[in-house]
Amino acid sequence: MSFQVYNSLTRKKQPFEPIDAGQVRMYNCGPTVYGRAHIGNLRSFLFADTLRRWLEHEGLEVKQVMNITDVGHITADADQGEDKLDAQARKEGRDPWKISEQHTEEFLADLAALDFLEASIYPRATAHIEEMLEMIDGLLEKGHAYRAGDNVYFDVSSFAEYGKLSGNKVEDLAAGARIDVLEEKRAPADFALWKSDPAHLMKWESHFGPHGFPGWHIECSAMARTHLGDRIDIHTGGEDNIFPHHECEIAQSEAFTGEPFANYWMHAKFLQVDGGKMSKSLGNVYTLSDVESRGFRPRDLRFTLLRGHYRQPLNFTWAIMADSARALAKLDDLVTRLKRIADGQEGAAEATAGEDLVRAAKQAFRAAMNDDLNTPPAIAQLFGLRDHAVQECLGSAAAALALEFLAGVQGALGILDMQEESLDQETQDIFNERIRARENKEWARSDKLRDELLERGIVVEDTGGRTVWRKR
RNA sequence: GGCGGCGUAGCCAAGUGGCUAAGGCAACGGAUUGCAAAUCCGUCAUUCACCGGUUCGAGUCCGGUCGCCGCCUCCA
Repeated sequence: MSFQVYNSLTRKKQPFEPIDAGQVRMYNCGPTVYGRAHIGNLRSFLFADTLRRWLEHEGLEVKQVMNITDVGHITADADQGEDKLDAQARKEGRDPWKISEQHTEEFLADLAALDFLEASIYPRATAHIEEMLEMIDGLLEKGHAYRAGDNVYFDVSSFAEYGKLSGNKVEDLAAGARIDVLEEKRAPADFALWKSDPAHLMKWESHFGPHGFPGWHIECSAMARTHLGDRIDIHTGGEDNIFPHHECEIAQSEAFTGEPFANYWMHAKFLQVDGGKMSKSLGNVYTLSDVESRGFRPRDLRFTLLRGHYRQPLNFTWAIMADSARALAKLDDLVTRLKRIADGQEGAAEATAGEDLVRAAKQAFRAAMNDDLNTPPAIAQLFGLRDHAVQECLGSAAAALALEFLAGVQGALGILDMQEESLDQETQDIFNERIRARENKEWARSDKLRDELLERGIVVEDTGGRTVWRKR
């Protein structure tokens, strides 16, 4: 059973085989830090996190690089282009370095709140200016780039494979260009490697001039090469990155090294909100803060985003978030039940009863994940397992096996709550007191204690002859 | 205009030529319960946007129509 991934480059699913056996070099296109990440950004990064988790689940060692673009993307075509960071800095009247620093911290905090595994490194574009210049010089030497004053452009005509990722043809691009072509460019499709502008806020002195800054695409090529080498296994991003960003990265990197850049390109589809696109004018560009202020946990968002396949458009609504929270409660219940069964408190009499059911669920889960990270049917297996637990089909040994399986699921998806929870002594005393009150049928007193516990965030349930508690 | 994706029950979402179309939520009926909450049992798509075609057989392949989404130098 091998891991099949959909490769945007070949437009089909193929078995994943790393360049070096047992090791994966993965580059995730990260955020441009001029504002707070929204749930659409988070979907794309969650896909990268899931991919990394699954590769590790399958026993591979992953070096994961997620870049932080902290210098603006200026579009290639001069003054009509907008540098997001530069623009934001002017708008706020603040230092762009401060802005990027603030949003970088915010971004990493969002990832942590959502239980993302920490990447091996989060390189900053501004810390790789030298490496970018090195590549630009190399491209000039090899005739893949040319200077126009203090600017440097990549010569698309020098790279025959330009368009192999996106399927675009250079001729069609020229015809569809929305922005007037700069005189100094030799061809409309050529893109900037290095630009110069005295008015720019973030700029670097180089042999191209005193007021330079990098083009949009070169930072990823340089950072990937610096941290992962000339050839990498996987490069990810949102579907919008396919063109021009990734197409240009391929051109730069492969023209520079003369070798294939990334073997697998994987892209996440855009998240939709209320059946349509997210847009500022509709006011539906939500962030993790919005999610939390509506009373949802980061975990609810994580689950919602994993309920759809990463390559399908996913529709986000607040109703679905509520739906997810309820579904997660069922999975929490599964964990609790399995623990009780494993302890012999309930379940089938024979310890090994249902082991085959657990093994089948585990295998189906793995098969789904191995099919290009098909998380929806993988998650469905958990509910199937829950049915078996509820119907008392599982014995203590089977439950222990199931818990082991769920630990693996947690490693891969990060949506479960496996924590061993306990009450502090005071709360435990109130809880015990309530049980005594109920035994004595002191209903008023019992209800008062129940309210007290609720204030402490503990929900009490009198179920099936025993009283149990859970958080929230 | 060029290129690509999608349209499955009230909502979300699997399924990519072949047994009775996964799973979740909601809804409805019942059980249980001091109350409450939770839980449990059951019901819930003769049909896959629409129209044609290929095939012994199609949600799955082909053509057309309608709708939504994305890219074509801001975007995850």
